[in-house]
Amino acid sequence: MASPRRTDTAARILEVAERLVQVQGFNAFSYAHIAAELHIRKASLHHHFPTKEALGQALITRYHQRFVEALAEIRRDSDDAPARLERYAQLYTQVLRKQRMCLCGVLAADFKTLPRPMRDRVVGFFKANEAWLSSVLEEGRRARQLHFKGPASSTAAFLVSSLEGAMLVARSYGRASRFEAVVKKVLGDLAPDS
Amino acid sequence: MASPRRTDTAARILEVAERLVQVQGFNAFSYAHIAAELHIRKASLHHHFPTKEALGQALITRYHQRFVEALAEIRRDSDDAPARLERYAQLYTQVLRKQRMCLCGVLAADFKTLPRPMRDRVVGFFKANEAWLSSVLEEGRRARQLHFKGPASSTAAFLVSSLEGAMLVARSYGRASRFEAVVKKVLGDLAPDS
DNA sequence: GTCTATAGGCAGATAGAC
DNA sequence: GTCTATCTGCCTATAGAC
Repeated sequence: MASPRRTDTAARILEVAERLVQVQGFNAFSYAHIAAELHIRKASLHHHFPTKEALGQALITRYHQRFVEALAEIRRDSDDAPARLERYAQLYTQVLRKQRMCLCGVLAADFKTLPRPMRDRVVGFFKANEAWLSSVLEEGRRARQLHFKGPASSTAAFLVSSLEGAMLVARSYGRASRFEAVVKKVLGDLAPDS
Repeated sequence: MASPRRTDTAARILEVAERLVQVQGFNAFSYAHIAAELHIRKASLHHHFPTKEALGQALITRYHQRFVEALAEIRRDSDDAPARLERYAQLYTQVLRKQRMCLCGVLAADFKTLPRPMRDRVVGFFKANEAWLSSVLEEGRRARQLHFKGPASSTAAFLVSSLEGAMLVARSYGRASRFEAVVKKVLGDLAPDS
């Protein structure tokens, strides 16, 4: 390892900041909170991310990339559509279990207070999710594993909406089982037999 | 009118504050914003609502009451279940058309930063919605106008989740039609014939 | 019930030493 | 790359005059 942990600090900042945003929202967390957790000064944070907006953009980009990788992995590992949807929902469940919201779901609530570049990235995340879901849904329908009417994109939009909303409400109730019940119903309606 | 507008200022404060929270979230709006819009000083606001927390509680209570009244009106005016659900969804649509989120939906995103009394009221709002929906769903099923499996409360929880999520995402897209498409799908699945 | 004035704290951000 | 020190501005909230 020639240059070992050059970006190590930046990575740790993103890790902590991501959690803080997911739990508290973009406007409720601060550089001071991150600094306290990492035992460094606020000024040091600005060396890695000059503005809060820049940090916000980096957070979404990273979150998006990780999600895309997870979706690709699901495509590789699972070969039937119902299983793929099941694992897709599990990505959300894992987040909720940590008492967090989807990063972009929580940013959607803060949407009107976000600078344009962050807004565009939030919408980009949703679009990527819907594009992936659309192709999975279409394939599943062709294989007669999934049943739904109309364009796959409509059902994909419905799925993203419902899962984001179910997360939001379930976290307020403090019951992850609420989320899982919604998942069971939604996926059950798509694949009545599985 | 003997004592004409004694609570007039308080009402106007609530009106402005409600919109600000719905658009920006609880942590992004401030007494200064309200004061500027109403052309009074920040200090005057504290006479009506001593703390931001007190204002927050009043906002949810008022929102909840108005919603309950609207639900009672729907029950009176519509006599079949599909029509009632249709009008229920329209309550959300009216909010979204103003580029706002459901007050309690947006507070659910801020949930972990809210004081206990506000949290309880947010959950109380969701519970009231689900209770009303449960009875409408159950009646509709008995009358063979609606079709769904399992307890009505599960479908009610699903409906609240999906509508809240659809609002959240649709507002980010800036397309209210996205919300309406989800409503059409969800209600269509419940009442295939209507 | 509204005002002026102000307190005390935290926000995001910068300059410059080391 | 991290630090100390500091700036400016906004936040919620209070005291007390009118």
